[in-house]
Amino acid sequence: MTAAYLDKLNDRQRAAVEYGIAGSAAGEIAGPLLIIAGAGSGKTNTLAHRVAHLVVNGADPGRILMMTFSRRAAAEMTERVGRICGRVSGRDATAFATAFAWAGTFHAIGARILRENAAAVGLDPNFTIHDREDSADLMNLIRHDLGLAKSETRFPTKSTCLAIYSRVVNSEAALDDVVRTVFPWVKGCEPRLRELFAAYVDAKQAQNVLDYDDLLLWWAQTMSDARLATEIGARFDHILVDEYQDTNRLQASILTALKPDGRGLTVVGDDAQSIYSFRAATVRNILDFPAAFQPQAEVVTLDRNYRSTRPILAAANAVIGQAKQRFTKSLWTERESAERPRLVTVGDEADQARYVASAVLETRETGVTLKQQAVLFRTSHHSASLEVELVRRNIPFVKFGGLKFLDSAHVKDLMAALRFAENPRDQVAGFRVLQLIPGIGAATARGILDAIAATADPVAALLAHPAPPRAGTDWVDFRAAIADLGARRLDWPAELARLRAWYDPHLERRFEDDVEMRRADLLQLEAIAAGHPSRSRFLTELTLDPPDATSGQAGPPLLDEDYLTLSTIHSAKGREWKNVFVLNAVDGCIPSDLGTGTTDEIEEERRLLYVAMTRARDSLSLVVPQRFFTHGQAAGGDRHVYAARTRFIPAMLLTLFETLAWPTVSADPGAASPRGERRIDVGQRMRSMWR
DNA sequence: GGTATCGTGTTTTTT
DNA sequence: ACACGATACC
Repeated sequence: MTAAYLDKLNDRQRAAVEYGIAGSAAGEIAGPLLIIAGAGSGKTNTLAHRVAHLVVNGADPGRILMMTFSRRAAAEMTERVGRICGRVSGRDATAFATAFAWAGTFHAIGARILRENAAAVGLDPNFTIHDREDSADLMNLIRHDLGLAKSETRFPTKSTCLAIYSRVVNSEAALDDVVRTVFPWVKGCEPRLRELFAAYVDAKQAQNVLDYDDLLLWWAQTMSDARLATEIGARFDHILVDEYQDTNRLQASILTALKPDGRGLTVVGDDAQSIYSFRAATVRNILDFPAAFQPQAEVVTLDRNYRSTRPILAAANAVIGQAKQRFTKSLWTERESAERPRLVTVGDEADQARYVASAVLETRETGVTLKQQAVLFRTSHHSASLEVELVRRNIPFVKFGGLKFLDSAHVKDLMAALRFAENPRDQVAGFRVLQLIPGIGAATARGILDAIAATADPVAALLAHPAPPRAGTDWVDFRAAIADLGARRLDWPAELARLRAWYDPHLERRFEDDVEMRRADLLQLEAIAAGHPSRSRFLTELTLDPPDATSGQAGPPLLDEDYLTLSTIHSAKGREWKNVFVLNAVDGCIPSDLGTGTTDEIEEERRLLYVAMTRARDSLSLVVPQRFFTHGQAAGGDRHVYAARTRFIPAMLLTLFETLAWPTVSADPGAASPRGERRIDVGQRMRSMWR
């Protein structure tokens, strides 16, 4: 007897779903399972079915842990699991969303486990979490304390320091090795870096803050205590990890500590899509997984692609086929099509933007909505000209990756104030907030922070602190706000409203030009806050899961509104669209000219192009601009460089593509060149000013 | 010690 | 183009 929901799966998928469940004695937990799943092979679907199948066979959803590296993948997984469980059980999918209490990124799960076990590891459970920029700021404060910021010493910048620190932590490697292999240009700084990192760790502990890496590091350390490890591991009967090729050594350590014998462990991944080695992700995790357990893990390979047409897959396979080493075999499909992927040559980035906008609209005319189309690019700023063009043509879009809502100065100000209220020992937050007050600069701010840090009750110390001579009534207002929040006189979302009222005059002073837009942003922040149960949860969830899409319109697009997706290739992983454009398929962009130092880096860039190409279902266009206007010159400047087609598509692969130039050259040699085309109708604008 | 201004270096992708 | 550091002046 088989369950109907399994019938739609192919044999391999079904083997993965049923492994260790069908026919096993009740309550018996299966040994470890590795699913090698190529792009578009139904990976997440298979994982979701496995979870549903576990639940149908008696597993407790509250004792299933689902983790991934990225937030996007986590959201996707939770949503799919809920839907399939709903369908299988005939109940409402939303009921399952709450039943699966343990699903999210490694970092989010880590934060939760650490908050619950804080006392046992000597952590204050009210710790706040620093995002990348906060961490860099703290690193910078310490760099100054240690006198490393003097220019004659030529010490790496704060973000480089943080990157090195992070790399050491995540790869579980020695500082010297990391510097030698990943940051060779800072050679010689190791002793001072070591000193800096030691002070950085001290500062974090004194201030009761954790950075992103700490969420994993403290968790891993917690698991080194045998009793705690057993206790935490025993909370979960099953642990499933998606995008396993993106995990790093530290995450693998956590996993094996949770389930030393691998029983109940399922991991899914594809080494051909490993694109996070800059985050210390290592393909070795997935390759070494089977042999890490005794008995070894079962391995199931999914290589049938259900997403792309045969010509698209042929081109993608050819690109990845040029890789130096490859572990999974080529994907195959039964989706026939006569349409080869396009390789479109355009004049420059402006032409590229115009071509994509036109092609998107043309495709839309054939019945493919904007939502079924996407534009992918290597780095966030590659889409700048396109964004301008889309706004000009009134095409709604949502951009993933790149600058976020939370990165804008006014939002950071208010968030810093809130974080300071939550954790007055957080010096990065305090430093920022205090300097908002006119008359308080870096030196005064540090003085105040140092003074209150030394006391048992920092809030009381702050309230009792003598007013800085030049701060005037602004100091009184600030103290009143802190007093209100410190005493917890207000309910949760009202606390943010209180701070916003305090901040408003500072907002007006700081951003005279565009106060209204920014004020609207803060109102939106307050709306988001209302959706979170408490101040602490809001702060944690927002740093670990910030709203990551910035929309082309003022507000977030309505759910039923049609919009085009713009995304970095990294953020596009795991997603698919009918029609996909890849911008700047040019050497220097893909591969990025910053990522061509070592063979490994080039190989990762190749996989990146492979990931981009395999997002497409029916139609794929790679755009190759011939000229780039160099940055750092006045608008309209003419300095430019000529670019060559990406090295990942050498001449011998061209037969797999349809090559064309845009705009199509007119037969009439006297016709206007594309650069002579009228871009804006000034006359029309002049006329319309008066009617 | 705070603030305005000038000069210089500048690595992308995400939690 | 921009952020950050250094310098000059209040």
